[in-house]
Amino acid sequence: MPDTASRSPKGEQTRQAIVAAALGLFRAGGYDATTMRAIADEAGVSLGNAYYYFSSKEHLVQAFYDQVQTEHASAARRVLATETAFAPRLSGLFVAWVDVATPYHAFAGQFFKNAAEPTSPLSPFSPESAPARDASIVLFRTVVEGSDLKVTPELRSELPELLWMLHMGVVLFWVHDASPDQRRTRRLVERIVPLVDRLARMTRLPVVRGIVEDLVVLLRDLRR
Amino acid sequence: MPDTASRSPKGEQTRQAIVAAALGLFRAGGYDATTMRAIADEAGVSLGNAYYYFSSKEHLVQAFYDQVQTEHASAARRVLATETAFAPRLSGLFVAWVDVATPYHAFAGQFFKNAAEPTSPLSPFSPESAPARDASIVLFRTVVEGSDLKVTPELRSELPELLWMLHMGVVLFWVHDASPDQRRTRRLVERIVPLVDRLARMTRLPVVRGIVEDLVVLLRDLRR
DNA sequence: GATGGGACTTGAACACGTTCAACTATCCGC
DNA sequence: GCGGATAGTTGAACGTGTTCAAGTCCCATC
Repeated sequence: MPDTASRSPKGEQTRQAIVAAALGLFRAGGYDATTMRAIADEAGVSLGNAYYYFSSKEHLVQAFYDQVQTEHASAARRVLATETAFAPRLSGLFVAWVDVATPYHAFAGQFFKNAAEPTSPLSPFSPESAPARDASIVLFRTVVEGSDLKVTPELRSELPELLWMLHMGVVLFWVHDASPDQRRTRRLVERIVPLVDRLARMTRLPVVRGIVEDLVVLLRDLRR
Repeated sequence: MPDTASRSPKGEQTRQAIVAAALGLFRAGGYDATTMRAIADEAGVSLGNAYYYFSSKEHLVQAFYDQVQTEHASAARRVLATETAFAPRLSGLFVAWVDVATPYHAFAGQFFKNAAEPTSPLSPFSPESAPARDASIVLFRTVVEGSDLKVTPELRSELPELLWMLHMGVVLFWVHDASPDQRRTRRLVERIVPLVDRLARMTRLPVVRGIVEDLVVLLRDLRR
């Protein structure tokens, strides 16, 4: 079952037809209302054949994930190439994600529950999501390392993952955000970034530094 | 269809039999593996009858919610009656929740997705959950107000909701925690509470105070 | 004690995601 | 070109959550 590997020419063609059919139907009618039979029909393959390429309906959503991640990465590169200060770099990353994801907001809410299940491959914490997760964390590492931000070395190494967690929080907020064009999410981003910026710069102050060190130790301890 | 209302004697008896059967089977075999047919059999009613009382399998989960919340509230009252310092009060609340929820960990993750869906009434952010949410926030308010903690007035009024959000974070961690007896969650709690304690007391320092005020303003702005 | 209506109960039927044994196409070594 | 393995393909069948038309029971009203 070649789920993400083994790209022989013939199969790849069918695979992409299924992905195209699925994304089209998802976007048109939502996740739940789109049946695997409809996807197979639309792609011109049999039901069983769709399962040969994607071992579940959820696995089809991984294609959507990859697409958003890829688009975000390229949009992020444009921002990171021009900005040098920490705050605009971070803000740029957040805003770029919202821009990329906005067209899918309605559809995202419907299958978000599947991503929230700990055992689901769609969970951002799952092993299957590790590549996308790591790629995302790399973006935040670039935000930190390419900027003028001065923090302690220990925090500097943990900051990318912390920022990714904040990003997950923004995503959670976005999914629940029913305001037009997700304006509340945009407002959250534009106002939380300066806070993070100030907070990060504050971590070198003697009074704050101790607590940050403890936090870093806790993070490292929980990770193993 | 008397889902949560209309408690005439006859129906209530059947209703409780179904809840008891469901919780027992959920706990024994997990959420997904427990079929509605098995629940109906165990309760001694027909399949259709189970649906007369609970319009979906998800709605049966509300019974679990109510039970955990009730148990947590009473366990919390015991802790809050004996402790006066902020840190042990907060820690007590967190630990009490983990204690209450631990027996259900295996299958809690399986239906956690229901709570994560933005449109679901089971979401902790939904209007339907407002009573349970408010009841929980009240517990955290009691933690703050019954303690020796000194913070600025603005933060003091927002702190209960902030602590509730932290609690949601702990719950999220717990759901994803596969370690035996959820030891990692317990370690997280026991080590993050002192950090929160120090952080809260630090908010009166001039350098930190400004950022806290901005955070409070942001919270209030996003809420409306 | 009939009767009407609401509360309650039933199991067959439906649509869905998923599985699987069987089948066909393709390609590689000889 | 032959044989066999690997890749690709099929649709019927299964178990599930859910719906529904058709009942049965209860009891207030007359």
